[in-house]
Amino acid sequence: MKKGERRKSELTEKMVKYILANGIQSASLRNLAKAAGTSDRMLLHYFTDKEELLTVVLSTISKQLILMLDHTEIEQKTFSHMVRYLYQMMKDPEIKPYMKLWLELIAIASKKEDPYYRIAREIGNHFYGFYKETLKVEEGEEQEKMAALALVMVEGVALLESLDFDEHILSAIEGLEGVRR
Amino acid sequence: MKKGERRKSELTEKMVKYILANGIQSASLRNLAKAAGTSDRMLLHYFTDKEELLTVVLSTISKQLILMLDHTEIEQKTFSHMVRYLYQMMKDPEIKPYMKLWLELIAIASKKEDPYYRIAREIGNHFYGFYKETLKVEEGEEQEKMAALALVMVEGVALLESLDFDEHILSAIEGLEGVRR
DNA sequence: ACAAAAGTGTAGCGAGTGCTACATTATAAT
DNA sequence: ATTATAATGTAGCACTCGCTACACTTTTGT
Repeated sequence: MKKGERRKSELTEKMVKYILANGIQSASLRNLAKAAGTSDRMLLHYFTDKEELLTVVLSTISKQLILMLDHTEIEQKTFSHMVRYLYQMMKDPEIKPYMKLWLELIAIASKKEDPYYRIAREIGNHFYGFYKETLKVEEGEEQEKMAALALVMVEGVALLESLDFDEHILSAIEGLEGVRR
Repeated sequence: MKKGERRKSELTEKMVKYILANGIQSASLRNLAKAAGTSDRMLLHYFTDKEELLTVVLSTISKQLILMLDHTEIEQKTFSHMVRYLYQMMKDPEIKPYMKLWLELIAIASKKEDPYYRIAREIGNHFYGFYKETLKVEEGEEQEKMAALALVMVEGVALLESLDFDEHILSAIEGLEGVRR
């Protein structure tokens, strides 16, 4: 890797941390530059404009999140175990910033503007793929449908967790288990 | 009602429409003023500052959404009928702006700052209350738990619908019905 | 009728935004 | 060693933001 590219990814790495901690909203060039220990002038030297910069940074974050999922070497889980497990996982202080950013990305992406829309769908599809691989289906269940159901449930859990609706989440999981008894 | 208050709610009404159409993100005082047919100067005459203005406007929108829910004079629905029904409902062009705004509000509220956090929780609680009243439980189901489950599912559906994941949503609903057969 | 209060226009401040022009220095390629 | 390329600093532009100061008119209350 050339020296310039190395510097570029150094900067990217620090900006990733800043955006995870502070959100896209407060990611001005000057804020990002301060966090990366450089100047806005230099950011625009390495990136053509802010859009390309955010594309790179958000893609990096998305890759990290996907890697974390793939490296979650958990044994196959049944449906409700999976929901419980991911609910606990998203309360982890290391994971939480990713979930907050995920929600922010959804809100922005709902205007269908790239790169946000594209990246959000990419992440969503990886979530689905993860469920399809990791879900242990029981008799009478179909893999794809249960994976889709897990996707819906976990997204709902993530949304409600951000509003501290933990009691409702737990109650919902119990309701789910009651139904499939 | 005094004349001033009447004018204030006229302005509020127009700003409600603007924010439903364009989101909180682009709701600057100047944009809002233009949409309401007045000047930013006058907005700050009727409202003490932008925060109070947004509190009033967002509360109004929240009340509208809640009223729409309450006036949905539907017969009691079983769980999966409810999910299907609300999924169709949120594709209605009249409802969709509310859902987009709901997602935007969630993203902002996740920083726990008032008035956003407070309003978002208020709306969430009304959703839950709606399910608790409208869900027809079947034997072996508990009202509260099924309402919570509906809450989680519908929020998940709303999130994924904004990313156009309609196939996964439908597949999830089928999976759900398969499970409770 | 007169005073108090509410309504409205114009103009601008100070801060933040993405981005650029102009300059200089450091590094790399030949 | 010379030249081309990359890296960095300083300054600032044109714009938007929330908000305010000052002035003036209109309405309202007594």
